[in-house]
Amino acid sequence: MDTASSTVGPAGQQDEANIIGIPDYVRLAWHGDDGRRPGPRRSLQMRAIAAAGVELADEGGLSRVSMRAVGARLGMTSMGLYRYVQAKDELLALMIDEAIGPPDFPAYGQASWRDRLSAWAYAARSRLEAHPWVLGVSSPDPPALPYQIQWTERGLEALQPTPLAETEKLSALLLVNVYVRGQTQLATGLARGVRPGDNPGPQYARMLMRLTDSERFPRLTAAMAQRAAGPPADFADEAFRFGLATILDGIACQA
Amino acid sequence: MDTASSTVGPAGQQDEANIIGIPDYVRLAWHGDDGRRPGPRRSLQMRAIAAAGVELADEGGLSRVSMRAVGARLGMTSMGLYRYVQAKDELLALMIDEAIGPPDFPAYGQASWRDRLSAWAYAARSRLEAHPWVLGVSSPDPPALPYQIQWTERGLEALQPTPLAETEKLSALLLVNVYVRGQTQLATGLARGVRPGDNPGPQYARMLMRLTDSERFPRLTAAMAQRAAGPPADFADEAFRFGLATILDGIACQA
DNA sequence: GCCGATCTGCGTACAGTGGAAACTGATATC
DNA sequence: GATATCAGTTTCCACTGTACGCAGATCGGC
Repeated sequence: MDTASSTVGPAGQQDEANIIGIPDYVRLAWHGDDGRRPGPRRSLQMRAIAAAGVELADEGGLSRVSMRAVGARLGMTSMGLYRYVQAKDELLALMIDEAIGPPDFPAYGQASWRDRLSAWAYAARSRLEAHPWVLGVSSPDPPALPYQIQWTERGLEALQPTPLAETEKLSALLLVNVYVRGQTQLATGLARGVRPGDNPGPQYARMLMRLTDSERFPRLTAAMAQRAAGPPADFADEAFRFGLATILDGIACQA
Repeated sequence: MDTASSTVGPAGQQDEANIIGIPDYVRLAWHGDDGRRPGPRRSLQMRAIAAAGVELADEGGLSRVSMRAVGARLGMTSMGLYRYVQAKDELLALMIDEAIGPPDFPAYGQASWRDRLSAWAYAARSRLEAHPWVLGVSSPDPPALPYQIQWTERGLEALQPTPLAETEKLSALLLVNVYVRGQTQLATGLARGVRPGDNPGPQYARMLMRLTDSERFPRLTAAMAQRAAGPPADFADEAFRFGLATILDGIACQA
């Protein structure tokens, strides 16, 4: 499996870019088809493909996203899509980017880097909650699509007042990012199979207490007992705040 | 889709446990089949099923894991597995638990909670690196299988010297856990398509610099420039250490 | 204004998938 | 021993991702 181009996209126009290994679908997503070349024009934009997939996933979950279904939404057969994308993985990557969308939360203004990064994290979480299936896709490549990069830029901007080195800012941002993803995934996982509005935390805790034995798992049972007691407010939100505060404090220590 | 039992497992022996919503495959994984009831005995242990799947995934990736293939390894047809598992998702969950395995790194002794948690994180990372496909699976349920619970217990044990509340210890551990997963996923993603032993960081950085324009993405280009300069040592390891230190410092602040 | 190269999207085809339904035979309780 | 119950098989189906070849559109060069 070579990540370099094979059949997709204008193969020879910018040889150098391709040698380095920019996948074709990534270049198409960024620059579109700047095609001065023989053959018919492309009839679709990458965004439209991604949007069609996102619609399907939003309606009926990831399992409804098939090449045929996406193609049909765009007036195409499944095989037509393979002129834009080398495999379904790449379609899913495009869908992730489209679902995340641009980072259009308010500008930071004069806020501290803590408040900035906090705003970034909450905005990211709300995007993930709006499209939970995103958490079930594992991208074939490291993030390189336009919106993802815009989010990264926005996150680095939040860390600007910080004396961290640039690579450290990246690491810190990655940390916030994976935390948001992980916490959201756990929260949505817990919430499945529970009456909406009901608190899933204690239920999960009770289940674990029934499975485990308090001699082999003393600390876990202690933790679960405390949690099964049932916090009054929304536990997920509180846990999210705690973890985020922890990360921010940690970043403050590095500065 | 009800998470409660339907056709799998001994339906009526412990009604109460089932009502709460312990999935059958989870109960089977913990307690095995304590079945005094009519009908033939089960011929397989959950561990054996999971191990067969793990072998397949280790050999040829997740795509080689099909119900038929796993069944064949066990001398069964695909449908036989459905007596143990309600859907392929559950098989994958079992495989994750089996791949992670028990937390068999050395006991903590008198180490500080920082060193303990650090050991926990590195051990977890090495497990994920040994079975990278685990990162491509999203579990259908929150973690509830034996090894995962053992890891959780071990992590809570690491945080014992800490004055955190029990739920806070859980949150802190979740934080470390999602970080390890996220960082490892990024590292293995970066390493794909690169000569083994080669440093993938600068390559990725160069690709992003070619895609982005330094006016729209000033901080990103700054970060990438610094990163493309090419750190001497293994960048992934250094980034892992930095992020982990950040988390630990943050936890220290909560205490 | 034409030619030949080159590309797009379509139709067809295929091996393989997860899973439903009905079945056979073994096994426990009564 | 009778009988209800369960394990695993067989058969089947709708559907998946995608390889291959084709018809027609569209360009640079003459």
